[in-house]
Parts: sequence; C-alpha cells; structure tokens
Amino acid sequence: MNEHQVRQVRHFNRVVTQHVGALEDSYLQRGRPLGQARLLYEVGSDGTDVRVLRERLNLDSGYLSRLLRSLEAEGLIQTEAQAESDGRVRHVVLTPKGVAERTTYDALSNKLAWSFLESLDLAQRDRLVSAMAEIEHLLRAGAVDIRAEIPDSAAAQWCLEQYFIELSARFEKGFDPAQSNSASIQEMMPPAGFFVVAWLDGTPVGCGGLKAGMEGTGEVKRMWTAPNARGLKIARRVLQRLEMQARESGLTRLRLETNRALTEAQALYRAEGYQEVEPFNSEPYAHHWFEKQL
Amino acid sequence: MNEHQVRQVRHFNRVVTQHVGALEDSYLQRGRPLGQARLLYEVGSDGTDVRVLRERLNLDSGYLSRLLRSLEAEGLIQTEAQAESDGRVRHVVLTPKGVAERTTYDALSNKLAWSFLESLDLAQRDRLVSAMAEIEHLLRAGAVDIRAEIPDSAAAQWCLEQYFIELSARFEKGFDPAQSNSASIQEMMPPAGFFVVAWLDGTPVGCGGLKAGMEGTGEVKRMWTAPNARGLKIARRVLQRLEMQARESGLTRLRLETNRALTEAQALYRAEGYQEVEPFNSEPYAHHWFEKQL
DNA sequence: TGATATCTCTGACTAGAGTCAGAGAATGAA
DNA sequence: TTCATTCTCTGACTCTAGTCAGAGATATCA
Repeated sequence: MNEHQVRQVRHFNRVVTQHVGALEDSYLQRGRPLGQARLLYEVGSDGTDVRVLRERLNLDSGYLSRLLRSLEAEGLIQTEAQAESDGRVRHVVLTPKGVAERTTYDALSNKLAWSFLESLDLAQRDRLVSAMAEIEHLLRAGAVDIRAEIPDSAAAQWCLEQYFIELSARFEKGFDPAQSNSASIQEMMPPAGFFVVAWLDGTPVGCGGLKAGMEGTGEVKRMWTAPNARGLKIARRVLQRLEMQARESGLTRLRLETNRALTEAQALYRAEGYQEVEPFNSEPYAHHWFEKQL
Repeated sequence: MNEHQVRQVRHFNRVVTQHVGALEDSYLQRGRPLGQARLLYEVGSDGTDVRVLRERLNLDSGYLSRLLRSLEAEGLIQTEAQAESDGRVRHVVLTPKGVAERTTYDALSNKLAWSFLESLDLAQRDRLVSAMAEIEHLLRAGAVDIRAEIPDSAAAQWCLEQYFIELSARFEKGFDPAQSNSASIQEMMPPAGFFVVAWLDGTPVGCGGLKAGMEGTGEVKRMWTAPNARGLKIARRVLQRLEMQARESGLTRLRLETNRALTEAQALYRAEGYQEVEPFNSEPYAHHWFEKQL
C-alpha cells in the first residue's frame, strides 16, 4: 500500500466531493427536497413504472409512495394504472409542468458542470476533460472483480455463449464448438480444472478456463472479454488468476492455442511471457500455439 | 459551452460521487452518526478550541455543543477550560479511547482510498494518481476569481507588500519602491487606472495594475502571483483582464518593463504578444522593456 | 464600574430521509 | 377456487442534522 498514492486519492476525494457537493445546493435552490428532485429526474420524460423507480433508487415502497404523492400534489407528475398490463403496478408520467421542472434541473446540472470549465482556457479544459475520462476508465477497471465460478453457472454459461458468438463472427470460416478441441464443464471444474468469471457492476464481463493435463501441463481455454469492457485489462487479470491457480495446483507449464484473427489475444500472451511453439495439438481453428513455464 | 465536455464532467461527477459515497457508508459502520465522526476527526490528536471547531466546520454553537456532549458521553473526548487563557473558550482533547477511534477512522479512509488502487496494476495506479493530481490542479485553477479592486484595499495592499518583499529577495541589488518609477494608488485607480486582485478560496493570490499614460498608451504594473498559487495561469488571466480594461478605456498600446531576474514574467509577456523594445523610461530596476499594440 | 460583547451551553423546535407493519387490490400457482 | 404473493399505499415511528432563542459566565471597552 503506497502511502503517497493513498494520500493523493484521499485528498482528491475530499476536493472533488467539495466541488460536486455544490450540485446538491443548486438542486435545493428550487425549494424542493433532494429526494423529490432526484425522483422527478429519474421518472424521465417517458414515464416509468413505480416498481422500476423503487428498484432503481432503492427506496422503501412507503417512502416512495409518499414522495410521489408530494410531486403529484405539486402537479408535476401523474400516476395511473396502465390499461392492458398488471393492474397492481402504477405508471408515473411527468405533466407538462413536470417536464419543465425536470428541464430546469437538467440546466442546473449543466450549469454546475460548466462552472468547472468556465474559467479555464481551452487547453486546460481539454486536459480536465481527458483526466476525468481517464479516471472514470480506471475506476471502472478497478471495479472489475474476478471470481472463481463453476463453468455451468448461469454467468459462466452466458460468457461462453457470447464467446462462441464472437468466434463465429471473427473467424474466417465461422466457429463450431463441436469441431474444436474439448473444454467441457467437467474439464474446467475442480478438481480437474478451474474457471473464473470477471464481474463489473453485477454483470459478467469476461471469463477464462484452465484445464489440467498430463505431466504438469495445463491448458488455458475460453479467454473472453465483453466488448463493452475492453481496455480494462480484464483478460490480463483473468490470465494471471488462472496462472496463480495453476501454480497452486502444482502445474509447471501452461499451453494455449489461438486463431490468427484474435490479434489482441496474441499480443496479450506474448506480453505475459508466452512463447510461440510448434503445434502441440490438432485444433482445427488454431494458427498459433503458445507455451509458458510457470 | 461545449456540450461534449459538459456531458463528460456530469458523468464524471456522477461516477465519482458514487465511488466516494462509499466513504460515508464505511464511516457509518462504526455505528456513530457522520456529524460526530467528522467532529472527532477534526478535533485532531493535539486538541482544539471549541470556537475553532465551530468556525472550521461551520456549525451552530448549540449543535456543536450537543455533538461534543455525545462524544464526551462515549468517553472519546474531554473538554476543559484551559488555564492561562480566555476563560470562556473551552479546549477539547481526545482521550486515549478517542485517539484510538480516530485512528480507526483514519484507517477506514485509507482502506477506501486503497480500494481505488488495489486491483489496478502499477502502471494504472500511476496513471490514476496523476490524473487525480491533474484534476485537483485544474479545479484549483478554475476556482481562481479575478476581481477589480481599489489598490488601497486590504487585499491589494497585502499583495503589493508581498510583491515588494519578493522583488527585494529576487533582484540582485534588492528593491526599494522609492527608487522605482511610480505606480501610486491614485494612478492605478479609476479613472486614471485600474487594479485587479486574484482570489482563491477567500484569500488573495495575485494582482496587477494598469496605469493610463499619454497618447493612448497604458502601463502594466505590479504583476504578482503568490508562490503557492503558481502554475495556475493566474498572471496570464490578470494580464488579459488588464488588457480588456485597457481596450475599454480606449487605450491602443500597452507598455511594461521588467527585471532580468523575473524570467517567467518575460516568458509570459512574450507569449501574450508583447515585443521587446528600446527602453522607454529610466526605471532603474528594469532590464527589458516590452510593448503591445491592442 | 457599568455596559456590551463573546463564548458555551440548554431547551424547544423543524425538516428531511427513511423504516416498519400492515391493509387492500390484483395476480399467479396449485 | 383458494391461497400465497406482489404491488402500492397509509399510518406511526425513528434518527440525523440543523435552527433559534436565550441564559450564565467571562472578557473588554469607555
């Protein structure tokens, strides 16, 4: 734990919350409690079911109901049961006045954001905005959690499915798992193997499997990262996790094969110390074979 | 107002507050309201006068008193009148238990900060930390406010004093305002002239004056930036503000002279379009004379 | 010395945010 | 058809945070 870095993060948190706190104040200017303002914002211009609001904002149903009542009393929203659907759930829509009010809040948010940029010159604004993008990106990367999972869990299966779909699209001749060398659930499950899923904000965004073989050699299989989560170094972390597990299981060598279409994967393997070797199997979809001593 | 930038700032604010909000939750884990926790933290290991706390945290005195009472009831602090000083003000110190508790909060903060870094690799950590430093720096730069001020206001006088102190230190032969060409209060005050002070967080951090002369020519004087606020482009903004004012007053040319020790000032003048010219006065401390057509 | 100001404290109050228990209507499963 | 479940709503609370008005002690100014 690098103390200088921790101190910088703490200081940053303090400064930024101070700045951002100004948003709450500007929201309160409208003379409406924050809870109501947030709710008004969340209803959105197309309307929402009450149950969805409850879930999204994570509110007690009684509390939410009261918030809705007060917005309704102000003439900002209307709630009604929607015909043709579950008669228990109620649908909330903004009245014209509500739309106007929401627009005002939106403008306030814009104004606050602009106040961050306003007195900077153009070059500084660019730097600020890209530093912000960088931080978001890295926070996102840091929020990824890599967890062991059995390969027939729903999450793992979903990842594998996405993986196959992607291979079909990217390989010149498509991809049919049945034609390919095996990596069955059993083979990637303890004690024979190992499987990990990468999670981000409650959804799986990547996976990878390890299949133990003969003579201390394991095989890395099914490495995949969701398209919307690339650039977060997820595959690298998955791979490192598999290697860790391989070492713990007493394996001394890892092998893998890959298709020439998957250039970013090859780059990763080389960067992580895998050496290209002669084909060690007859995988029909492979063009490159790699190996690493653990 | 660049929409893309505004959107990025808003998004950043959302993401970051979400992340940082975790701190509050972790503070609440200790089973103590946030207000008390903050106060405990602010008392610090050396103790503080109650009045200072009131001012720093901006709390109502009744409210603060009650918060202190509850921390006292928990055995975390002690308040006592300090001998040898104003008998009205009370001094708060942490008990050993209070010190321990404060240390725990500190550790929680560290842990949260660390959680930002934890699952990043070393290169990513460096990038995160420097992006954070960059943002802080730019937010600080953005918070600088440049305001017109009469040059005998307390803030202006303080700046001028600091300016003279700095010149004395930096010039080879020291600096004596009496030896130097004049830039009196009258000369830098409307209608003859103009004076601006740069403010940051309620304290003056820079200044600059404009002295109108003959034939549409004005002189820029007393450009200064506080050492702890350099790198924020304050001098540039002050200069631009003076030029704006000069144009509004119908001036068509600005002049200024400077000492060879002030290299960063010369760089600024050149960057802002000032041309070095032959000496146009006999200022004894000057080595370079500049001029710009407005 | 007396008037005024300052500092801390107590009492009485408010608003926001949220929790919890249950009621009533609609829905779904056996 | 019945029984359990889901969804929304009302009523009754709680806790935190904060405001406001003064009281009592101490300090300062004229």
